[in-house]
Amino acid sequence: MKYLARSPKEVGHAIREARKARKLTQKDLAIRSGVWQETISKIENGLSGTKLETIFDILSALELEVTIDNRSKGSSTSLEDIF
Amino acid sequence: MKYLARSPKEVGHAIREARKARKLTQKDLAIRSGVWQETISKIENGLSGTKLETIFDILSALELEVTIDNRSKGSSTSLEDIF
DNA sequence: ATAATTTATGATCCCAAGATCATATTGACA
DNA sequence: TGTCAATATGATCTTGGGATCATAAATTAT
Repeated sequence: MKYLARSPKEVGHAIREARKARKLTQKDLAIRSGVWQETISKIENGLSGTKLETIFDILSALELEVTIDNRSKGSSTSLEDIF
Repeated sequence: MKYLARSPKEVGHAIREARKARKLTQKDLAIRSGVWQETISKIENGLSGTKLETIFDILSALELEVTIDNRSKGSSTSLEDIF
């Protein structure tokens, strides 16, 4: 599955989905990522802003990668239109 | 352009590239994103871990989006092989 | 329903991120 | 080369993230 994340909260959601898809408990993920289970819980529920570093630790443990790309075209005015 | 980011440092790099591609100064980006120029400088140079929130503020100002996906196949052992 | 596992919460401590201001360094360019 | 814009660095202060431990609540299994 592929997740488009527009906010830290959505990143947390993606993490939860991916973790479940891999049938890992928060504890399992905690061990594999070096991030505490309590912290993972908070991140998955969007209860904490998070450090990027921590997110990468988790994503890496889930074998997920991050792609940064231009916002999918369509709708609204782009920077090019403005400048 | 599309950036694969494996670490906070690479995110910073992607941000710098995208900012330049849009011909914006750090100051411009600071104004548009609400993040301080000094902070942007540090992030672009990987001199600071960063909060996810801040990253999204910046990416959003650059009209970039984040996709989280399974690590591109190939090489190494996957979780499925292990469990 | 009860026991066991998983997830959520709550508190404390430490440390680092970011705001903010000042200034140094670098880069463009007339 | 001297000036102006852009970027980097450095210090202080505040706030919040995450480690850590304890435990509550919810979920799953028996």
